Amino acid sequence: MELTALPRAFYDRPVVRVARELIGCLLVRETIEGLLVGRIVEAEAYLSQRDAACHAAAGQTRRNSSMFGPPGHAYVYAIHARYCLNAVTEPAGTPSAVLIRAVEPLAGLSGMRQRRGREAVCELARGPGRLCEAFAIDRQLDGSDLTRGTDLWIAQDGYRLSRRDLARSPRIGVTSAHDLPLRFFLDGSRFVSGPRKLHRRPVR
DNA sequence: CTACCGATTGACT
DNA sequence: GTCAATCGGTAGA
Repeated sequence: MELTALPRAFYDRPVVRVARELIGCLLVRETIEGLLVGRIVEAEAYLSQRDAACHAAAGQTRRNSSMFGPPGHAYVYAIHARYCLNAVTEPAGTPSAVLIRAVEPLAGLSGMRQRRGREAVCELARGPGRLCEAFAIDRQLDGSDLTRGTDLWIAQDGYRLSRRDLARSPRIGVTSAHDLPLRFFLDGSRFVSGPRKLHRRPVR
């Protein structure tokens, strides 16, 4: 498995493009008990200050300051007593990010099972909060550099998904800007979050 | 300091 | 399908 971290240039591009291309990439986490690896099957774009659903829309605070920094760093925030992982995109000063919503677990499943208290592979990293619990991600990793290939990073292996397998829908859970189709996911994947009807491409 | 609130989850009808 | 627990972040007194 090729696990070289994606370069800064990958993240230094329009956030929607990065979100789309992150589907199929590998999320990698170094822990004491070994490497955790999962294939990203669902992600959402948050578009800077013109997007009401983006945490940066109301301006910079201590919580969201990572999003205002350079691309290729993690933005980890707490919500409802969970954590969620984002990859910061676009040049510094453009506070946009991609929320990693779900991965298909590939390696390090025993540690994930232990932290999640669940056996079923589907239940380990389906949803942004579950994913962070399985991968031992918390606010300590906020702002960490995803391009160094230590602690936490994203890699691209030989896997290529066909255009037909990449689906797009409105974002899940947001209370504003419901209409924007900024959620990308692997069509039909069992490892995607949300109700079952959102596991497939919406009919058009 | 108090008073909300949410890019969630899991338990339950 | 519905619903409430959860708690850090934020704003405001």
